[in-house]
Amino acid sequence: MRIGELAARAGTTTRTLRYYETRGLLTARRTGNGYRTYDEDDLKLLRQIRTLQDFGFDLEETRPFVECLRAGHPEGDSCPASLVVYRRKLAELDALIEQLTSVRAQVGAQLARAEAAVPGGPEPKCELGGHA
Amino acid sequence: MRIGELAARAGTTTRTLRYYETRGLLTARRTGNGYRTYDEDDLKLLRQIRTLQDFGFDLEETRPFVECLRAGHPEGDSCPASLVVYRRKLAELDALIEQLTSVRAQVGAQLARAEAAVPGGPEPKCELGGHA
DNA sequence: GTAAGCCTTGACGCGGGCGTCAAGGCAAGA
DNA sequence: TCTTGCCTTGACGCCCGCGTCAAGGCTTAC
Repeated sequence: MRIGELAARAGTTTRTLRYYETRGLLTARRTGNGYRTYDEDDLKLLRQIRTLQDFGFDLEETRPFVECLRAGHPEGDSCPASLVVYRRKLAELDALIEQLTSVRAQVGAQLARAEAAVPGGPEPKCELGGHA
Repeated sequence: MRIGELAARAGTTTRTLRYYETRGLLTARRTGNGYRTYDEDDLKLLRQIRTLQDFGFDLEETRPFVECLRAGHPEGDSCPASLVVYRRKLAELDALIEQLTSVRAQVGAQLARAEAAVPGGPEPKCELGGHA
């Protein structure tokens, strides 16, 4: 299949596929007239990339998965290098979630404090009877 | 005080302060030779901006706080417009945390599945002088 | 005098993942 | 033949919060 069809089947754009090619992911064969040609394996590979992207992996992080599939493995995460990326991502996610949770608490506290100080502000969902 | 001292006292750079000025936050008086001059109120204002930035607010979102301080209020969040930003940020944080938590679960599941399929994979955290 | 250390404006760079336009080639249908 | 619709490469734009030069002016110390 050609680039337009592949893009459509993967729910992305031709621009994106060409970009991946410049990055060394998703290489393409060429027909006589210079058109890129892809097969079902390329689609699978592309879907692997897109799934990871949706998870927030950046492109470089998808490379081990791509190489794993290229090496003939059944899944992109059938290789140790991919698992390393998974684990690192989990750690990053945990750290980020923790940080955001902390920020959320601080902003929430600021809001509560400020609402208590602004006359028309409190917008009470209940009687916040403090420990005063 | 001049820009270098203000930057140092706020733990930032002169470049950042000039950037804030182009954005309309943190305006400065000028001395005869064209140097920017700031006072303690400017420092307070700048610290307000920095605190919010640390929380992940983007610059535009700090504007209501800045204007609130400029209007003479004791705190940047002493105005309804600031509270609106707080509330919106809380909603964004909640949505983001929820999404990240979902992604974390999915990635964790993928890792577990892949580890079970890869022979040498599980990689138990033994021998690494852990918390055992 | 001159060197050091502050200040000024202007302008380009960066990172990431593309969007979007430009200018043109190839294939197929009416 | 001409139009339509795909394809090609190249290159600039965008977002955001600055970093990092460049080229020069002011002030103070020696």
